[in-house]
Amino acid sequence: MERTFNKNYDPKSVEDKWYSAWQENNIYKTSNDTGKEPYSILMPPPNVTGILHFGHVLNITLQDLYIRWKRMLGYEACWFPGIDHAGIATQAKVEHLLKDTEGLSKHDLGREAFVERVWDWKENYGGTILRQMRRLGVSCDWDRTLFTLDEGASNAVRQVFIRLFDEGLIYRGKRIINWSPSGQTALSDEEVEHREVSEQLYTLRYYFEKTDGDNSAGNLSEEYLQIATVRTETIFGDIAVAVNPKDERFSKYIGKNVIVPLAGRVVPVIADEHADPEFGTGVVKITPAHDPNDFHVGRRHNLEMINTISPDGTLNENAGEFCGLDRFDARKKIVAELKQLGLIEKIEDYTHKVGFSQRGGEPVEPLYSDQWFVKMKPLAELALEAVENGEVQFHPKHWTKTYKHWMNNIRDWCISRQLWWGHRIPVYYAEDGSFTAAISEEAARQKLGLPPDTILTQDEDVLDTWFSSWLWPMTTMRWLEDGQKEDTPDLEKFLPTDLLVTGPDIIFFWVARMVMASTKFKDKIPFRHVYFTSTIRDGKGLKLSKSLGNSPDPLNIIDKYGCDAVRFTIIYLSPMGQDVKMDVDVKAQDVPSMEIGRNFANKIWNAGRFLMMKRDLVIKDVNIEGECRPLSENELSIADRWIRSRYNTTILKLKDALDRFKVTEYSKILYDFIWRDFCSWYVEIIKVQLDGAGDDPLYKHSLMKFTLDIYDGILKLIHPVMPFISEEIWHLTASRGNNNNTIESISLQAVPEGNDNLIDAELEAEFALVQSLVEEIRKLRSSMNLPPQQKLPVCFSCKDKIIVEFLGSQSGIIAKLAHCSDITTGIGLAKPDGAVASVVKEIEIFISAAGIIDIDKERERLQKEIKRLEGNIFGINKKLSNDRFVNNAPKEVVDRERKKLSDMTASLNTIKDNLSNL
RNA sequence: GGGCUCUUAGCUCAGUUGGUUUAGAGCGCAUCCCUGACACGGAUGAGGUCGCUAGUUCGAAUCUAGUAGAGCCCA
Repeated sequence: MERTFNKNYDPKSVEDKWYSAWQENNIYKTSNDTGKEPYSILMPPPNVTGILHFGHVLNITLQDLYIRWKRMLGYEACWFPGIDHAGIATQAKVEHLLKDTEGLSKHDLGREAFVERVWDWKENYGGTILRQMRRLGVSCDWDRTLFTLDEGASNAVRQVFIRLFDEGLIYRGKRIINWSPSGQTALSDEEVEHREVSEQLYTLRYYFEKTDGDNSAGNLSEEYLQIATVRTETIFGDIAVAVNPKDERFSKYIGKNVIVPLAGRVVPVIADEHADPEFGTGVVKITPAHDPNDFHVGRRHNLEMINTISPDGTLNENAGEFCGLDRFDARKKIVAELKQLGLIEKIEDYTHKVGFSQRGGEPVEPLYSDQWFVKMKPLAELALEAVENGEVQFHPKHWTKTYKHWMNNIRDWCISRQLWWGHRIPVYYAEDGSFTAAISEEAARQKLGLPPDTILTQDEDVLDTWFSSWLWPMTTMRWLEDGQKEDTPDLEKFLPTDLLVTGPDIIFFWVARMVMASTKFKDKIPFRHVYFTSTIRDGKGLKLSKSLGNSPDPLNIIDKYGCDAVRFTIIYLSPMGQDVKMDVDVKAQDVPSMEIGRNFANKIWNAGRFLMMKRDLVIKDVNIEGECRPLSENELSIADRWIRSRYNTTILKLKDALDRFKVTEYSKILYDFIWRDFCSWYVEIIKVQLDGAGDDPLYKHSLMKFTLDIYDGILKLIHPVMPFISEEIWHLTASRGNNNNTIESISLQAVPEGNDNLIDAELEAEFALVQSLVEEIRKLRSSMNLPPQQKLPVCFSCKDKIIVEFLGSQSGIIAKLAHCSDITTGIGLAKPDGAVASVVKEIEIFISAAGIIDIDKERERLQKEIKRLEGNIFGINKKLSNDRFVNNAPKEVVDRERKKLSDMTASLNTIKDNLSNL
C-alpha cells in the first residue's frame, strides 16, 4: 500500500481502504468467551425499508464512538447490529410495487405467495441502510446481525406471546382502537400522532320525539336540542345524546327522546359526566362505535354499538343513501343535506387535534373491533422501579419524568395488526369457539384437550413489530432462539448491556417496553444507560424529513467532506438533550458547517505531515534510525513540560467527559487542545528548539520522539470519533506490521493513560506568561500595521531577577512567535526612544519602533487602555469598599480582588507614564 | 388542560457546585499576511445591559418566583 502525506487530507483514498481492511481481518469480531470485561451496546434496529438520514449519522456515530473508546480501554466491546421487519411500511412498499409493476393486489396472490414476495424484496433491497452504515465506519460485529423475523427471534416472540397469554397478560377483546384505513390495520396508541387541524363545528338540531309517534321529517316537534359536532358523518351511529348531570339547563330533558337528524333514529337523552357544559352547547351526541370517549359512555350506560364506517373508511349500509362514500366526502354531502333540511343551527370554524396514522399519514378512524392486547400494568411496575431506583439511567436525566408519567398512566397495548407481513399470532381456534395460544396446531389441541383430528384455525393477524423489538436485548443474545434455551453465553456475558443510544421519540415504543420485557422475562435490566440524542433540524428549525424534502443525503455529504469530518462535526454540534439546527442545503446537497470537521481533519493531517518531515530530516542529518534515548527530565524545556502537562490534563478531561456522556465536550476538548495547544503553540515551539540545537543530533532525534509520542496519543484519543484519519496517519507515522494474517490497527491499541503527576498547574501558569507576552507583542505590532517580515527589537523590563532569567530562557520562543529581531531582558530598563510600550503582569514591554510609530495612533491606543483600566479599577474599588463584601466573601475571593486592584493600578500608572513620555 | 425543554455576539452554541481584569468558542464580518505542516492556513480587531420583571445574596448568565416568546410530549 503506497502511503504518502499529501498536502491535504484526502478521505476518499483512505476510508474504503481501511473499512475493507478492518472487515477482512475481522478485527471487530467479539466473543462471549474472553477474560475481558464486557461492554455492549444494542444498535436500535432500523427499518428494513429504511435509508440513512442524519438522525442515523448522529446516533450511529455516538455508538461507534463509545464502542471504539471502550474497546481501546480494554473491554470486550460488543455492538449488536440488526434490523426490524417494519410490518406496515414493508407490506405497503411491496403492495405498491406489485400494483405498479404487475397490476396485482395482495389478494390476487394470496397470503402465502404475497409473503414470499416480501421476503424476495427483503433479500434484494431490504437492509440498504446497513450497507450505508459501513460508510460511517461502524465497528459493530456484523456477524451478529439479527433480523426480527429470523427464525430464532420469531421463536422467542411466539414463546413470549404464549407465556403472557397463559399468564393472562395477553387478552383478546372488542375495543375501540385506532384504525388506519390506508394500512387496513389497527394501530397502537403510540402509533397515532395528534395534530391540530382547522375544521368546522356544526351545531345540529336534534328534535324531541313527537308524542303521536310520527317522527317523519315533515312532522317535527317545536323543541329541539342543539348539538355541536365536527364529524357529521357519524350521526348514523348516534345512540344517545348526553348532558352533564350537574347541568341544570338540561336536567328536565333527561329521559326524554330526541330524533337523530337524517338517521331518524329515536335516541334517549342521558346524563353523563362526559358531557362538558362549557363545550359547544353542553349537549353531546354519543356514537360509541366511532369515538373513544363515547365508547366509554356507551359502556357505562349499556348502549348498543352501531358501526357505520367500514375498514376502508367508507360509510357502510347503516348510513343509508350515503353508503359507500368515503368518510370525508360523506361529511360534505351530509352537511349539504342537513342544510337543505334546515337541521343546522350554525357553522363555526373550529381548530382541534386529530389523530393521524404515523405511517400512512391519514386521520385514524376509531373503530370498534376484536383485537389482542397486552395488559401493561403488571409489566410497568417492574419497569418503573428499574428507573426509579437508578439501575437504568437516562441522559439527559429529565426524560425519566416523561418515562414515569407514561408508566404511571399506562394503557393496554394493542398488539394485533391486520397484516400479512410479520409474526403471525400463535393462537388457534376450535369450531366450538374455544381457543388458546400454542407453538403449533397440535400443541394447541393438546392444550385445549381436543382429539387429534380436530381442525383448528390460526388467528389471521400478525403482531405489532414492536412486539419483537421489545425483546431485542434478549433475542440479539440468542434467548429462546430454539424456543427453549433460557440461558446463553451471550446473555451471561453481555446482559445488561451498558448503553443504548436512541431518539426520545421512541421512548415509549421501544425503550420503555424493553425495560418491561427484560425485567419481566430475565429479571434483569436491558441496559444501564440510555443516551437520548438530539433531533436534527434544518435552519428554520424543522425536523429533517424525506417528506419535507429538507434533508440532503448523508452519503453525498460524506463524499464531499469525508466520513471523519461528518462524524466529528455532528458530535461537535449536537448538545445533549437539545435539538441541533444544521445549515442544510438540499439543492446543493450540502451542509456547509461540515467544514468544521474537514478543516480539523486537515489540521491534524498537516501536523503529522510536518512532524514526519522534521523527523526524516533529523534522521537523515544524523544518520540514526530506530532506537533513540528519551529526553531526560532536565533536558525538557518549559514548553515540553507544558505540553506534557496539557496533554495529560486533556486525557483526564476527555475520560471524564465521556464518563458523564458529555460527548460534545469531548469533541471540544480535543479540538482546542490539538488546534491551539499542540499546533499553534507547541509545534511552532519545536521549530525553535530544533533550530537552537543545530549541533546536537541526538537531542533533536529525542525531541522528535517526544513530540511524536504525544502526537501518537492524540491519534488514539481522536480515533473513536475520527477512525479513518487516525488509522491512516498512525500507519504513516510508523511502520506497522502485518503479522499472522492480522493487521495492526489503532483501534486495537490502548487509550493513553492520563498521568496526574505530569500535570503541573504552576508550570502552566508560567507558560501562560510567555503566551501573554507573545500575544501582547502581536497586538502592538498589529496596531502599528507591521508586516510579519519586519522584525523589531523588543525589550522586557522586569521587577525581579527570577523573571529576568525566566524570560531570558524563553526569549528564543518569544522572538520567533512574536516576530522580534532581538530580545533584551533586565531589571528596570529604560524605555528606548520612539518605542511603543505596554505592560503585562508587571513586565514592561518596549518595542523599538523609531520612525514607524504613529504618535497619534499610539496616544489613542494608550488612552483607550487607560480608560479600560480605570473602569475596572472603579468596579473593584466599589466592591472592596463594601464592608459586607469584605466581611462575608471567602478570603480567597477578597484577596483576589485586592491583587487585581494592585496589579491594575500598577499597570495604569505605567501606561500613564508612557503616555506622558510619548 | 397537564408535563418537559429552551431563550447568552449577525448565526450555531459553551458557560461545571453563585465569585478570575473585559461573559467564551466556531462560523460569518473587517484589517493585515501565500512567514520554513496546513489559505481546509496564520495574526489582529469589531460585535453581547446573558428574553423581561421582581426576589434571595456581600455578590446572579448561574438560585427562586412570576411573565413573554419558541419547541416537544401527553391528555
